[in-house]
Amino acid sequence: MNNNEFSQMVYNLVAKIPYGRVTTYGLIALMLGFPQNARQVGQALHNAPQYLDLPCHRVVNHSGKLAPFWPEQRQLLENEGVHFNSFGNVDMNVIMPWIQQNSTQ
DNA sequence: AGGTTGACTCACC
DNA sequence: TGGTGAGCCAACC
Repeated sequence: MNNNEFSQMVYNLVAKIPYGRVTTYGLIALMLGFPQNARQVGQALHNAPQYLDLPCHRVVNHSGKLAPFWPEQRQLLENEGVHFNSFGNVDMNVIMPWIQQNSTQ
């Protein structure tokens, strides 16, 4: 288990986020079995190569705040029908583990 | 080796 | 709701 594999797992999981659904770094880390590595999830996404076409705009922090340095992220999510509250954060009701309903595959 | 930083999270207040 | 401090772990001087 090296760091490259961890990133690989992150990419694999992020790629499965359904349209219009949002999750958090900590949740991803949790599903991967590394609840302490939420920050590494962020780093992995930060370093994610663009050719992977990851929907990393669907990943926010636990308070629903979007990634810094990336103003367009909000617009991308709104295009998918993700509801934002008056604080400019993602509504918490779309932040949840979606792995269950995906498990048929 | 030691200090700082960060696309994080939680407990407290 | 929001600020702060403390854990946390990997990356970068």
